[in-house]
Amino acid sequence: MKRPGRLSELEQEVMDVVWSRSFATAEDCREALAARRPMKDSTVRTILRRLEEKGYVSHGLEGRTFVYRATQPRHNVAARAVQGIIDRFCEGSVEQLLVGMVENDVLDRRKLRQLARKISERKGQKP
Amino acid sequence: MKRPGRLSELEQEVMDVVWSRSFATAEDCREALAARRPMKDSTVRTILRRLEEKGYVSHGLEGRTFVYRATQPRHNVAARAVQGIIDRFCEGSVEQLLVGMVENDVLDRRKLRQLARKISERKGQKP
DNA sequence: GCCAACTGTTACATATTGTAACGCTACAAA
DNA sequence: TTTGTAGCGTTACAATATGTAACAGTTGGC
Repeated sequence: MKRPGRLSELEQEVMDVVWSRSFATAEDCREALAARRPMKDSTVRTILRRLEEKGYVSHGLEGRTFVYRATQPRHNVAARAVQGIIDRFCEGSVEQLLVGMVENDVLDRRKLRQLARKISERKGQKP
Repeated sequence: MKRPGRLSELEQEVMDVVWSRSFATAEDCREALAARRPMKDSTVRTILRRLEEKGYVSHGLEGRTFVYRATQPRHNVAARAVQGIIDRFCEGSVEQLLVGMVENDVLDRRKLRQLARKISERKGQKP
């Protein structure tokens, strides 16, 4: 992983394909996006290569074909992105972020409590 | 606001100055960042102009001098950024995000419950 | 009238992103 | 074994975005 950089619009779309099926070839991605966004296969392969440089995917061989897999599940990436936001905008305070989310109707108080209960009850995944 | 685009590293730093003091001139920003990051005043003004194009600040006149103010408090920007993450990475589900945050130690279960209680009790700001 | 302080305009080097062509290699069909 | 072709490696290039700034124009104050 050279640069942990952000995902561009297009990179995001390709990642979505990879995530949505746990593994994918360049051709899989091309086909999946073909309707909304037609691309040559070399284009897709370039994107995948860049995603690999950024550490979002890695590849293995299936015969002679590159098979890409996400190195991190979506949620981890999301969580780290949020961590970045917390650091940059909220002086490192999760509380400030949650308050902001409530104030901006990203999340309402009731829902927040519900989820908090639900999540804290369903504990024990991590030994 | 032409492009709602993301903030670059430098733009972020300038925004931090504006946010930290509720209003600021180009010279204020230059001085505030001078130690870590020396810039010519025209550079800072360019950044501020771009921030205005992106809708993060607006300016008024104080005599002949531009005075910039953030159009949105930090928390709103943070909240909207998180909303973007939820849309892009979590299929629109806040729950998925929170779960991811817990699993990635961005937030622990106990803390989540505490904050949920705290925030939901302190209700009523919004009439 | 002239200076200092500001703004407006324009420029340009880098970096990132979007898009792709071309060439090479190895398996597969004929 | 020749050759088509699927699939990779390499390289290129235009469009944006970002970082950095010079220079010209305007005006309030001395």
